[in-house]
Formats: sequence, structure tokens, C-alpha cells
Amino acid sequence: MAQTAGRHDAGIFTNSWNGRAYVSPDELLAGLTEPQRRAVTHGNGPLLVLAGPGSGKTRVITHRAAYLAQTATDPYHLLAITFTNKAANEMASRLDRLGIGMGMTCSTFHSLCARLLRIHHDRAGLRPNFTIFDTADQTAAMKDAIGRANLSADNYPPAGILSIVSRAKNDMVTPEEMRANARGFRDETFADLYVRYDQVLAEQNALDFDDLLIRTARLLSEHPDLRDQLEDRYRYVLVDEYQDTNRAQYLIARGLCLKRANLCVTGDPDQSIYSWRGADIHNILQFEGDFPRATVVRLEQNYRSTPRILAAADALIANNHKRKEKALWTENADGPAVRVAECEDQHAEAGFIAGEIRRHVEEGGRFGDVAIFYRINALSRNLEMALRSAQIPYQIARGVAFYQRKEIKDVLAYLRVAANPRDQVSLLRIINVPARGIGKTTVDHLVAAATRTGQPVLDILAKPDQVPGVSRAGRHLKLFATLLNDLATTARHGSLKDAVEFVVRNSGLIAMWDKGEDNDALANVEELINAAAEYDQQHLEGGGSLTDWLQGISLVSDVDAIEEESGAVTMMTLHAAKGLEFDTVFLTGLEQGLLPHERSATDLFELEEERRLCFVGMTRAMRRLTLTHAKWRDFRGMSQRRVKSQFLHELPKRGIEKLRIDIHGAGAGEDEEPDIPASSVDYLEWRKGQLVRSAQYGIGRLLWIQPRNRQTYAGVKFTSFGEKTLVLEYANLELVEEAD
DNA sequence: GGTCCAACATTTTTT
DNA sequence: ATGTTGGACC
Repeated sequence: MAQTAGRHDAGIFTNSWNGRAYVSPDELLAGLTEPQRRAVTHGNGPLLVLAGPGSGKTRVITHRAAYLAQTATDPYHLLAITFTNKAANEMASRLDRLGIGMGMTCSTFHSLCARLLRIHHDRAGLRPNFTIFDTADQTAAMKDAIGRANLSADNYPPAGILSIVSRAKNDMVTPEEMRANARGFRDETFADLYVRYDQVLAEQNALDFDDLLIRTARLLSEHPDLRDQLEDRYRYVLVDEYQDTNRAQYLIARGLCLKRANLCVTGDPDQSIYSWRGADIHNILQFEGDFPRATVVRLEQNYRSTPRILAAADALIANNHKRKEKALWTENADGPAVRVAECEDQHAEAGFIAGEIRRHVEEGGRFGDVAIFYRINALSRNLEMALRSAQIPYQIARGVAFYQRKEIKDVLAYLRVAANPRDQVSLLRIINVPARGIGKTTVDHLVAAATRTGQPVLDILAKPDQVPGVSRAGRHLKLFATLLNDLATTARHGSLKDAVEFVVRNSGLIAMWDKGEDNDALANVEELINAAAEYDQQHLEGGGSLTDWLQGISLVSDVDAIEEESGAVTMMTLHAAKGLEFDTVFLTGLEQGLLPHERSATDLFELEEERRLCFVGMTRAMRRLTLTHAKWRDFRGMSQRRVKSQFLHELPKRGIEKLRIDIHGAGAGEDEEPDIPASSVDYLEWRKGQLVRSAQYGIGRLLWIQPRNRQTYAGVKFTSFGEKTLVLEYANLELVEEAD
């Protein structure tokens, strides 16, 4: 987690004067096109920058911030909200390079919110040391809530309930509103679980990711004086990737700009890929409605890609119906053809890519020029193996996965209890890890006592005599309580590194790993210790804390892990690729069920998002773009015949080079016969009004039916899911006979 | 209370 | 193929 720019606390980056030459406002505008210039020099009032891929958006935002800092206000009053910590950090660094004085704030929504909630915790009704629950913690909390409601996790899968609750939170729907809108017993149960889940979090002094946003939005709306104060601090607000903001984020951005309306948002509706996380594309589509005085600047010239790449991507995205048309164009010189490689199986695919990368380097290219994208993480393994055996250096954008490793989570759980003694999820995780004679029965007694008396489990540990049912284990409980106490003392007085090392040395975890012959565990934990030491180094003059460090870890994103100048091939999911660019891009697994993903194929809205995802991947490429798909792919131990992606049929006929790759990963001549897309049933015989059954949505009635683009779209009104627009070729509907 | 093995399913994407 | 969970057994 190397940071370059100035001082920061968990995810908040502030640029600092580094002695570089001051860049004048005129110099900031040099080399910018007319629209870019308009965006940079726009003064007060709302501004929407619709920026196509590769249109120099980052440059515009950075220069705009610098320009404002020189002509309008002190950088102290500037706030930029980016999508990842990495982007925030980079922005602060760029401002540094432009010689802009100290004080601008660059952050993600989540980091900013966490910070505001800690500072203003009393107003928010929180303790300053709250824990941020990740997905696994949330699941544990939800299981607890389901248990308290006397329900079974079999009928109410925690992950499923969590996604319902998360959706409600993203939309700023309270449990009360959910209950009021409940249609039937199940909905009421969901609302009930929502309340109980929030209760569990409150008891543990914990917030989930969504809470960070909605509590901040509420903080702003319920405390006008505080909002006023924040508005005076952040006089100019820039929000990047605005197409991926949700309702809560929208309210926060707006709440910070009520007085001055100096809100500048940038984004591209065609790159909206997070609706499954509650992002609402209407935020950007309706910006002009929200802010009637808004200035709109369109950046349509592309500086990144060759005309062929752009033409291919543009042809693809033109198949989306719900979009704002954009005229993408470029003056760049033409490059090699966009290639589509049909590979015999996934080994051929990976081998072909490895060979191509070798060739790229032999021809004078660098490994660092190359990126490989995939729809799902599971596809990375084959690629990794192929790159390793070809001795190609690579890095994977997997920042989050590191902190989700078992051994890392165990060590962090100790530290989290030290930072927040009410964190029961963490406490129960480690109470018997390593085994220290505290079994399930004892834990049940402890939790029962805690619930009954309203005391945190941690407090009860120290006085086991008062817990009914606990006798022999009492000794172990006391020892554990002492361990945690000593850790808390170390954490309070020593460095962060001291605290992490205390856990590793005194918890007994090392012995456990040795016994289990888990050699990676120790190495990974060493890395964690290094990260702690690095954090100590960055906070020699104070400002750091265990809570802050843990918060940073909770809010890391996958891309945060990638290094720009690593000299290695970069691999990542399509979602992580947003905002990046590479000379050479391989987009893998263009197969039905993978891209578009099978879970999205039946719903038109979701299908369009898959297409946008593909569009994002393609437009990352500057010079060379290769799309690959496999005829056979191993999945869950079985070899599966794969059908090429419908998106491949949507590419232009001209300017695309087709390759066929045999099992050795070698080219095997040209491929002619165009695959027939998946439509085989004649859906045109179906009539509106007919009753249909879907495995996913149950029974519904056809409202309308319409063929388009070699597919058949249909509107279906389902009894329990409402109206959906489906693609019949993938929806797998069956007709239902109606009784007379 | 702890350990080991077998049945089991398998969330796509992530702050 | 792989990682998790629950139950039998020590």
C-alpha cells in the first residue's frame, strides 16, 4: 500500500507543497481542446462533464482543480471524490506535480464518510471507534439476527437477506418504510430482519459499507448547522464516475453543495457498471433536471485508442437502447486490426495469450504495456499458470483478497477487538483460534449472558464465575481476557507494528500454523507486519491510529493493489479495469454465460450492463485489442461446450481479424463459418397474454413481444417480481397451459 | 472439547 | 476442482 502523496489518513489524501515550480493558469490550459478548456475554466455553478472513454477526463479534472486553486479559492476548499483510493491518491500526486499548494482533499465517498462520522460521531449517534464490517462480518451479524428472530438460515439465507437490506439502504429506505410497503408476510419478515440486523450492528459499535453513506447523508440533512460548516469548508466539489453513484451518494454530493451549487460531476452513462451495487444511472442522466442551471460539456474526442478499436467498441455499445448517443471520434493513427481468437479450450486461450505477450516483448514492447481482463475472478487461474510457465511477470488486482485470507483475518480480528471491544463478530472469530479450550457450549453461555445483561462479551470474559454453566472453561476465559487486555495496552502505547507483532507472538497462532504446515500463513502475516511498519513510518508525527489503519484496510479496493510501474502484465476483472488504459489488452472468455454472464442474460436491463462492461474493457486498449473465447472450458471439474458471446456478433464485419487457436495455443488458420446465435426456438409464435414460467421469476404473463437484433425481446408481468423486460433466447421461459 | 474426514454447494462483479 | 460445514469419533 505504498502512498506517494503528502499526508493522509485512511483513504483521505491531501496534497502537499513539494517545492516544484508553480504552473500558471495559462500553462494549465495549454494543449487542451476547446471543450476541455470550457470544463477547466468553468467558474461557479453546476457542471456536468460527459466524458467518453479516453477523452482526457482525468486531465480535465486535475487541471480544473488546479485552475480553481489559482483563480477562485484556496485548495483547502476543494474536495474531489473518486471511485477508488488509488484514484484519490493519484489525483493528489498530480496536483503536487502541478505545484498546487497544500490542502486539497481527495477521497472516495466511503473514506470521506467514515472520516466525517468519526469526527462528528456525537451528532451521528456513534462512538468514534466504530468498526467497519466487511461482507463476512455482515453475514455473521445477519446470522445472529436471523437466529434472534427464531428463523432458520435455511429458509432465510443470510447473503440473500443482506442483499435485500443493502438494496434498501442504498435507496435510503428505512425498515419502517419497508414494512409500510410490505406486500405479504415475507416482506414483513425482511423488514423485521433489517431492524434486527441494524440492532446487532449497533450493539457491536459497527457500521457496514452502506451505513457509512446513509449515516452521512442523514447527518447532513438532520444537522443544517453542520452541513453549513462543511459547505463552507468544501466550496467546490468534484465527483468522478458519477454514473456509478447511488441514491445515498447523490444526497451527500448534493447536501454538500446546497448553498453554492459548485458541484462538478464527470462520468459516462455508457460506462455505468455498478447498478447491482445500487448505483443509479439516473443520477447522471437527470443531472440537468436536478440542477437546471447546469452547464454541460461533452468530451467526445478520444485520445487513447486507434480508430479500429473505437469503431468496434462503438458498434457494440450502439446495441444498447437506453443510452445518450455519443459521437466518439479520434484523430489517432490507425493500428493493427482488432482480433477475435476462437480457442479450442481455456488452456489454448491462456497459451495463446502468453505467446502473444512474449512476441510483444520480443518486438520491443514491455510487459507493463499489457493487461488481461476477465468477467469473473475464477478465470484468472488458468491465465496465471500459463504466464508463470512462460516466465512472464504479472500482477493481479486483488487488494481485497489479501485481507480476506484466513490468517490475516484472524490477526486482524484480535486487533479489531482491541480497537473496539464491542466487536463481537471479531471476538467470537478468535475466541478459540487457536484452540484454547473454549468450546461451543461455553461460547453459547457467554453470548447468552451478554444478551441477558447487556454487557459486551469481552467484559464477561474476565468474570466467568458469574456466567451460569461455565465451570472448567473459566480458567481459559480468564487467560484469554488477560491476553486481550495486554494487547489493548500494547496497542494504546506502542506502535502499530508492535501491536501486530504482539498478536502474532502471543496469540499462539504461529504454533497453529506450524502444526497445520501452513507455510504461506506466516509469510502473509509478515507482509501484514510490513504494512503496519510502513504505516508507522508515514505517521511519525502523529495522526495515525489503530482504528484508522483498520479503516483503511476495510475500504481497500482491488485496484488499489496494482502498481503502475511494476514492469509486469496486469490482470483484473472488467469491473476493476474502469478508468485505466493499456497499450495492449486481452479480453478473455467472450462466451454466452460468461460475458454476458448467465445471471444477467434474462433481464434486458442487466444485459445492457453486461454490454457496457464489455465496452469498458474494449476501450481500455490504446493500440492492440484481442478478444478471446474458448470452445471448451473446464468448470467445476467438468468440460463444457461453450457458445461464443452474442457481443461478438455485434462487432462490425470489417476491420476484425479472426483467428483460430488449437490446443497448443498456436494459430490454425482463418475461421469463416459464423456461429449461429443461440436462438433456436421460434418465439414469434408466442402471443401476448400467454402465461409463462421462468425458473428465476416464477409465473408471469406476456405483455408484449418484439424481435430485434436477432433476438426476441418481451415484457413479462410476473406475479411476485413485477414487470421485467426479458430476452427470450436466454430467459428459458416455458409456456404454461391455462385451465379453462 | 478437539480433531478429522466426508458430504456439500458453487455470489459475478465490490466499497 | 475447491473450499466450507457438520457430524462421527477420540
